[in-house]
Amino acid sequence: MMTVGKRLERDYYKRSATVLAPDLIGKLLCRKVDGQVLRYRITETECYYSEQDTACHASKGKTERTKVLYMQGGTSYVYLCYGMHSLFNVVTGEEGFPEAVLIRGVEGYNGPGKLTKVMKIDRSLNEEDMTTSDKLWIEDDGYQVAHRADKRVGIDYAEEKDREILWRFIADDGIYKPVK
DNA sequence: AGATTGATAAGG
DNA sequence: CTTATCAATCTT
Repeated sequence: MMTVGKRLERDYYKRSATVLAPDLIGKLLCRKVDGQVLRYRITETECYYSEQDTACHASKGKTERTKVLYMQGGTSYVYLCYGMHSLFNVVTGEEGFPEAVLIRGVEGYNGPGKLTKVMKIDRSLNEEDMTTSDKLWIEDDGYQVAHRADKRVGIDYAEEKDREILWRFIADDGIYKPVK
């Protein structure tokens, strides 16, 4: 039986992605579709922070695609990767500064492209305000999950200094299996 | 290790 | 317009 929590408010999202990424582990990602609310506990996240982070989409500046990263915290960023996978991010921090948290896994589904498929998240949900949206939001039910940090994956194009940062956070229950 | 897949951004 | 690139996943 999945619990129901309290919706995260603007003040929560206004903090830095470096703080939010580990904190979002254990929170409930909520999606209302066809009148039914799906709730999945977040098990894995990655932090993308500033134009100086060469792994971050905003590292090449503001474009039509990345402008959402500069919006205020609490906004969703959904984009298509490899022509087939919708990836879901939570924009964080203050308006004007690009930072976001990629949701890489939820309980039972590991992989950023899988959770969006099961939760029916696609690019139509880009730029949703998750503090007011009735389609997509995050709740906190007080559940605490121990987690560990690791290097980010899938960012071979980034500079080495950015590939080395421990900006990936994984719940200890470890549903996610690193690719070996 | 290779195929898939299409939006995105940069270049002519 | 053309081309290369990609926060992945699946099958071999």
